[in-house]
Amino acid sequence: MARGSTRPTSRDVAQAAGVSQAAVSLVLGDKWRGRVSETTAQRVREAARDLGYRPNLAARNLRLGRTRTVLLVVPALTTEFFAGVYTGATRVAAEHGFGVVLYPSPEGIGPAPDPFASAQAALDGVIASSMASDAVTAIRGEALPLVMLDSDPAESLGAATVNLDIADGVRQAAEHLLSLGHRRFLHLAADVPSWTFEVRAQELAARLGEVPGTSVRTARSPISIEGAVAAAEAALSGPGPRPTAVICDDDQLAAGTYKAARRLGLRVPDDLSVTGLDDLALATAIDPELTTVRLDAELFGERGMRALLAVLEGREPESGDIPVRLVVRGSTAPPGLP
Amino acid sequence: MARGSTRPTSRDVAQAAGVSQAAVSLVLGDKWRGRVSETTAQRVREAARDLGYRPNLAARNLRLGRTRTVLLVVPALTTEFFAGVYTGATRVAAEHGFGVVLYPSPEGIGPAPDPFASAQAALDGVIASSMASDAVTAIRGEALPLVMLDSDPAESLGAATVNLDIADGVRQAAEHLLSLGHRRFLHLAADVPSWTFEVRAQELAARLGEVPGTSVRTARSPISIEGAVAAAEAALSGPGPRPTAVICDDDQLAAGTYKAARRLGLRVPDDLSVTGLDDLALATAIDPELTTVRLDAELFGERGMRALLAVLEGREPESGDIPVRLVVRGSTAPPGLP
DNA sequence: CGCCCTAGGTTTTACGTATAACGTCGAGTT
DNA sequence: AACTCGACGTTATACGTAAAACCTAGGGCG
Repeated sequence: MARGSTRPTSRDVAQAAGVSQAAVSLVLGDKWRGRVSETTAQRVREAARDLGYRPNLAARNLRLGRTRTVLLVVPALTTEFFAGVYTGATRVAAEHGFGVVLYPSPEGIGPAPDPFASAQAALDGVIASSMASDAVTAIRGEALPLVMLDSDPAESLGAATVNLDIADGVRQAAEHLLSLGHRRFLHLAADVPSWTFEVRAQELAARLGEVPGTSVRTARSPISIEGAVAAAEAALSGPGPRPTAVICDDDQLAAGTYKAARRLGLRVPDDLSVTGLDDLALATAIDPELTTVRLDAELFGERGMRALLAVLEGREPESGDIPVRLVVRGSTAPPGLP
Repeated sequence: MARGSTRPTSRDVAQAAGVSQAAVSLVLGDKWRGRVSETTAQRVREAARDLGYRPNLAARNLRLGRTRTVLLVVPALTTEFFAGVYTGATRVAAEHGFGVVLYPSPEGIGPAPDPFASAQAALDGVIASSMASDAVTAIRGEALPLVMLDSDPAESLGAATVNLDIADGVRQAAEHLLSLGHRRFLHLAADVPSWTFEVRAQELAARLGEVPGTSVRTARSPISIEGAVAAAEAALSGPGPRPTAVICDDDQLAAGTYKAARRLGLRVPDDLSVTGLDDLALATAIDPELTTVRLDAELFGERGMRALLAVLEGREPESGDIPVRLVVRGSTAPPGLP
């Protein structure tokens, strides 16, 4: 209270408690067993509370040479999925005294501003989605501990990876549609260069290639409902026999497919089966409810954070992909007669 | 490169360029006009680039006593709305060399962990949504510059406020439905104690109270599609004449109302008109497309950040609510015959 | 010629914390 | 009685940066 309204420092606390600044640091840092008497420790804690003392993070970070802060790089935050990843990562981080700073890679074209400059924080490590490719290359330069999300394990040299078992999800969706009797497919693919989407296409080609008599058409769309409407409408009204089932790279594309079908006078699922991937809130809001592959975004974020903590502590990160599960709802049914 | 892999400091740059550490600081801080020769400055910049020098943020923050980092407190990040607010705030922040750290107030019950401890960052200021009420009270204790989003101007003592003109939005929705001929309303309200929702109820009561022959029933629901289905179904199948129009506190509640209507065999908009509020991607994904009040989340975030910057610089924040606009789509129509 | 001014730097200091290194004093040991 | 040793602290230092205060040499000027 003496001069101005500047925040109290550990020295102020020391003076109030009648001890040295070092003693305050020891007590508040919980390193005083056998170094400070219980009564003195008590006095220090009271003084700290009375003054409303909070340690200066900048000073602590400087002293310790670490910040307990990590950067989470995501492609954009406009959808629940990465919001969930952030939530999961933050939860685990908080349990270990870490904070998470977000860097949403700007969606538009144009060079991304420096992720580190704009994060405006000193960092101990980075978790990055492979979808934010431009930011990731910038990150590689800095020799920071790095965990990649949904990235090709073969290409993530040095960095640890945490992946959802997307391939299995796609396999489940394909299996489900095949068993219903579908043979003519449309793959509505996301128009984004990322391993997580390449895997979908590969797996689909692999599984359907094994079944004689199947055909698969591919269309590309930006990841948005509006974009998907146009792409799906074009693909479904193209020449040749119409596909009876559409496998979408994510739920937003599936929602767009619903609208395209409505415009073309097709009913879901009677005339057209549709599957999605993500299981956003959207999936149960639309009619009929969407058959989709459920991804546990929060678990994804948790595992990402755990992996980074392991790297920071020199341990080996937990390995193994995160399982996913097809949730069958009303958007899939046996095909009508050709 | 000398010892270990520790990051180069300004002193390393100084040595490489053959100058003092102070000169490096002056050059890189762009404060050297008339203090250092152009040729020397050039040498310093080259050395910094060659070594891959990045200033230590912790040290800078300690020295300057500020961090150019602000905290954004939101109720949760699961929906696009606050993702948009974050995006807008971040954009403006980046233009001014600021970073934004997010604190998503835990949704569940239970006391929120200390927002400041878990943010793990030294802060210059805070922007907080009034919906994260528990976190906000914690923040009030710290004498940090504060901007409140969608908060009662009468009660935000000291803090600057930035509000959407929600009252006007509700008025537009009511006006639209009245002009279509509706007289029996259901207000599906969010079960969250926040000024932004109180305002909706007040405005609705005020406007409909002026029109003789109108009636309005109120139901409360948690903010989620699933929760809204139950609340809307109960309210719509209650005793007395059925409302012909439902005004929902947000788009998710509207989506739930669609599902409730389907279960009750009611068609939207023929048997039931529905309006939302937010204009999420969801609004155009459902069938029929939702008539809703469009809120510009990114602009909201931008204005919030601008207000905080004004406070930090001792200026007066821009005043005036952010206008909103009713977007009429397919979910509203004249009521059928009683 | 003596003086000041300016360009072009350098030396020094402070920010607040954590911790290593260093007392000091009384009780117990030999 | 000299010595050790543990309990209870204190003093001193470093982290990397920004910037105030200081230095020095040469040129212009009265």
